[in-house]
Amino acid sequence: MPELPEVETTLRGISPAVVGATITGFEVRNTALRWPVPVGQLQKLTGQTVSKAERRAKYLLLHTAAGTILLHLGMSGSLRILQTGQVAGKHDHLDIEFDGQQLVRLNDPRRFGCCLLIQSPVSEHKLLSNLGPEPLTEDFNAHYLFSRSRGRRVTIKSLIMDSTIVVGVGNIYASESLFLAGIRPTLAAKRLSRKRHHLLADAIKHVLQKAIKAGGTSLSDFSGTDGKPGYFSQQLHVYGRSGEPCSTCMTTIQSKVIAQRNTYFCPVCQRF
DNA sequence: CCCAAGACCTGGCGGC
DNA sequence: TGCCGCCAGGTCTTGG
Repeated sequence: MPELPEVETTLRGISPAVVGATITGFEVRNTALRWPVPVGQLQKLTGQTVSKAERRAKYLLLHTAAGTILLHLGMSGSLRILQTGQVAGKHDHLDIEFDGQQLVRLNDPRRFGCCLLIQSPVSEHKLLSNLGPEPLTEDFNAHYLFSRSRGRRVTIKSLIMDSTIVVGVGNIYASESLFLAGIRPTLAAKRLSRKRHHLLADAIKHVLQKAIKAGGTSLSDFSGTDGKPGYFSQQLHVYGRSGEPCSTCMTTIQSKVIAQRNTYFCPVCQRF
């Protein structure tokens, strides 16, 4: 579920409920997420008010004067806003209660997500300190991408999925961006021309922006169904479409495993 | 430093 | 139906 657009949508969904609200408790039913949930540390935030909620890469950050809660949704996580007293279901691992009346509930079947507390400067935290720029900012552009691909033998697909290069490009949007830019995913990063870096940087921005709009629409009520990608799949050109005709040239879409992840492309539209 | 592969975990699906 | 193997939107960690 959580590609960058859904994390962004999640942020927008929880912000009205949590920013300015006071934490009145935590209920942790399962501490065994990707890293152990530090229950004792979190409890000390009780009584603190959330001053700001933001997204960095696919991390959600809830700031208080006494520390910052860092959440990640992994492959299968989601957050919901509920009234207190709602019975927890399977994989509802933890709640953060606000003002004694609402809670943010984390559900994550695969438990690749996490909930940690940061008390040092946030940008210096190990999980955040080596992250590349946000794709939708001006810091991420053709010139930057070109400079970071010099000497790199990895495929261009692996490069754009490397969070130290640029954050937020997951497996779906890597394939989609490369299709839009007309670039073969298997091409060595160092062999990409300047012109194609330009096309690629623009494609990444375009695809993510469009997806955020789609995600925002589909999840606007927020407690809605646990989202399968129904609303995305209409807009996907190549991802998950091997064997189907390319929407541009009707050639059969192919798939290939790159760095252990399935990758989709049109062999005609993406010649290089 | 760079790169590839392994690890974590559950659920849904197709095939027999 | 039931069981089995395979696959899945992430990313940190390890080993060469």
